[in-house]
Parts: sequence; C-alpha cells; structure tokens
Amino acid sequence: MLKLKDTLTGKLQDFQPLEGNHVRMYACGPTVYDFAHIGNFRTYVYEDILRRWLKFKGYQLTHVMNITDVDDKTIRDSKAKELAQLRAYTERYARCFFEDCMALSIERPDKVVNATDHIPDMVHLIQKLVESGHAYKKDDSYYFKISTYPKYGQLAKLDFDGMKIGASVDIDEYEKEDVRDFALWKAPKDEEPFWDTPIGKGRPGWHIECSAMSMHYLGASFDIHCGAVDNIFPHHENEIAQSECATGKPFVRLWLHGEHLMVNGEKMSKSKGNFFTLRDLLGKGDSPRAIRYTLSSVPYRKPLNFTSESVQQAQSAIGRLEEFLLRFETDTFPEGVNERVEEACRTARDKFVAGLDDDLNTAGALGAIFEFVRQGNTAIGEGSLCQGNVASISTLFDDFQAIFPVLKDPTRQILDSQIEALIAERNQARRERNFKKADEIRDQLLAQGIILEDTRAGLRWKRKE
RNA sequence: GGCGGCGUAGCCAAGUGGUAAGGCAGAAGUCUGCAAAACUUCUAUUCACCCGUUCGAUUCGGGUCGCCGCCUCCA
Repeated sequence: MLKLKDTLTGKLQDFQPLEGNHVRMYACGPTVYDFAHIGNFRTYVYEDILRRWLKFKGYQLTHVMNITDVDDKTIRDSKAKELAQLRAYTERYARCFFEDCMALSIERPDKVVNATDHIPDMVHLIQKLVESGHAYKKDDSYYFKISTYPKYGQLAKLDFDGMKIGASVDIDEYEKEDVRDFALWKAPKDEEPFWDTPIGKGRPGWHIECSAMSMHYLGASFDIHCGAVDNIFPHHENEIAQSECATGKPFVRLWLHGEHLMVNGEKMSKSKGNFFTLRDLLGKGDSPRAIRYTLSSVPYRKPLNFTSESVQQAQSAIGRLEEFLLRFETDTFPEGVNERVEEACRTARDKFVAGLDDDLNTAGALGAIFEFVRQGNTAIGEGSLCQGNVASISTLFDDFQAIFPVLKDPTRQILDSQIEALIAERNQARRERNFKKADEIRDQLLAQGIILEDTRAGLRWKRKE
C-alpha cells in the first residue's frame, strides 16, 4: 500500500485515487525566463520518481505540468512589448528545460500546458469569483478577497490574527483593499504585452493559471498536487482559495512538497544568486546519471545538501552497481537454482517496494538494492549463483532501473575489430607470460578508454566513463 | 515576533520502544604475474545535550543549545 505524506493534514495517508485506478496529478512547472537550476531539478526528479512509482504500481496516470510563460520576470527579462516577442523568448527556455529533463531521464508529463494558451480559462474563473463575491475589481485589476475565505492559511498554517502583517507589506503599485489580497488579473502597464478579454485588458496573476489549468484538465477535484516547499505559500494557498471559492468543491486530495536543495547549508535560489544550472555541472564533467542519483538519494521531504563530493559519491555508488551487472552479464553460471539467492532477491525486492511505498523513501529502497549486490557478488565469487537465478536478478534490476534510471544502457557495446585484435594479442602474450607486452597493450587500450580486467572467468572489458 | 522542520560514524544517509540498514572514503587480509574488480574483517557500547515516562529510549514527553526554512517573488 502506497502511503504519502500530505502537507495539508501533515499526516501519512494511504493513497487511493478518487476515481478507480486513475490517478490525476498536477505538478507546478518552471517559469521559463532563464535556465532551470539544479535545485529546481531536485523537485522535478522526485516528481518523476512519484510518476514512475505510480505507473509501476499499475495506476493509470494523467500527469499535467504547467509552463509559466507570462509573469513579471518573463516580461522583465524578455523586454517584450508584444505577445509574440514574449512567446519567442519563453519558448527558448521551455525547450532548454525539456532538454535538461531528458538528460536527467525525467519523463515528460502526459500534458504540458502553457499559461498563455489558457487565458480564456483564467478569465472565466475570475468572472466566477467576481460573481460570487470572492473577487473585486480595482483600477482595472482584479483581486481575490481573502476575507471571504475563512480557511485561508490552512495549508501554510499561517495564523493572520497573531501576525504583524505590516512588516512584510510589499511596495505594490496596485491598490488592494486588504494587503493580503492577491492579484488575479493585472491591469496593463505601458509597453507591456497584454490580452484584451471580457474582463478588460491586462494579464493574469501567477496563481490563477494553475487553478484554471489544473481544473481544466483534471476536474474540480483531483488526487495529487505537487511542488516544492516554497510553493506552499503563497502559491498553493492561493490556488486552494481561488479554486474552492469558484467551484465550492474540495480542490486537491493530497499536497506533496519537496524540500529544498541546499548549497553550503543554504537554500539555493535564483534570488540568492548561489545557483548553478545542470549545464554548469555537465560542463565541469559531472555525469547526468550521477546527478540524478544524487538528487534521488535523499528522500524528497528532507533537505539535500548538494556538493561536488556528493556527486562523486553517487558516481562511485553507481559504479558498484554497474560492476555487479557487468560480472552478472559476462560470467557463466552452472545449471540449477540457488534458493538462497532467490530468497535474497525476494527480500531485496520487498524492501525496495516497501521503501518507495513509504512516502517515497528512496534511501531505504537504494539500501535494499545494495544489500542484494553484496549477496550477489558473494554468490558469484563462490560460484554458487546459478542459471536459474538469472531471471529474478534481471527482474530486480529492471525494476530498479524503472524507478532509478541511472544505469548505463545494458546493451553491450561493440568493440571495433582493431581493439578486438589487440585484446587477442594481449591474451596470447599473457599465455606466453610476456607480461611486459601484455601490460603495454593494456595501457594502450586504457588510453583509448578501454579498461581490461582479468578475472577467474576470463578477460572482461568496459569503457571508461 | 509567529509557524514548521532538522541535528545518527570522516562524509552522505535509513531506521525502530528492546539494544544502530546502505553508500562513499579509510585500514588489513583473500584472490591475482601485476593491475582492476570482488569478497572477508575492521572503522558509532552509540544516535546534539539535559531531565522525565518506561523493565528498557536513538525512537515517547518536557527543556536547552545549534542549524535551516516559511511568514515577500522563488522548485
């Protein structure tokens, strides 16, 4: 049974979709004004693990992600005066975002939707809120009236009565009735792109897009809404207010929020300027698989301190798994079945499943796999691993790879004939105990990125990373 | 000021009211022409600290200290 922790109730809950076997899930996507940084990708990686795990469990999944392609920052950085300019600017970064996702083996959500393609949905939602008295118009902008929604603050656990609001009032150019009221629709400013709609000219506020689009694709009530902790307030708090006031129905069943990625013990964020992008890391030689592993290795509800050392450790850990698989694929095994290995395999699988079922405890799931690797290595070493064990081990690693896609493509790489000839020549030299020549050939191949290992089962080779 | 979270070996980190998974790094040994890999053993009598509940607490309750986040745009 999959259990997930819900931010709203703070409790671990048995997961059960609202409608049969169908899971409807919405994930807050990027604001495409710049490259996403590695902290952003921590969130997308945990969402991808959730996505993969739900599918693994046999659920039918509809996973929607938005692209915020209009907001203060996209307008500011694009310097766009018209919508077409804005679109051209944001499309570039959206493209880069999905390139980065692909590098990290983050699957594309079933639906990726742009805010600017859903202005009518947002306008319609604002109209409903105005009609029902939850929103008002002021100076051609529209605001949500928080006093009409007593539960406001429930998600972020904010108690506004005991709070000194004055301390955090921003210098907003828009006039609001209550400082806490937030913009649904912003009146056009000079030289900025805008839409001409039934509620007037202007552009949407940030929060309204997610309410409009999630409900458009997933219905007034759906199963899972995920993001990172810094979406809790105000973004998701506002989404709940808007959505529930507009429909009168409960908005989301389960709120999932990933913790931050830290750098030197501090939250990495664009506004702090202490961020690096995936491109930065790849540029200095980190492998995308090691980065993905690092981002997956700490359960999503715990802060993750990201350092170059943690990426190194991840690379070594992956290496251990791949060494095992290489042995597993290249050695030959006696006939029969080793029941102890089968048992170890079952145990590992049970622990793997139990870990992920426990609010995506990735660290626990990884531990189960490594425990098996040691047992498998021991069995291979003493020659007790049998042909009859191959199938269950393969399945275990297929399942692992389905959730943690960090292993190299298992299809064996082809050696070119020249390299094969050198290997044959070295084998001959070794038989003749001409170790000097054998070592020269080994060094020569190493220079070409081919690592040779002599094992009891014969020569084994692999490519250097 | 209010709210929330965290503090487990050199580093990363799981976990439970009954006596500490796993990974990385390190040491010794086995294997080996050497190398690599693998395996074995070792590396926290102890889970920030102090009280309390309990037969028993790292795990529950209270307090102290430290760190982080949110209350403003941010994954």
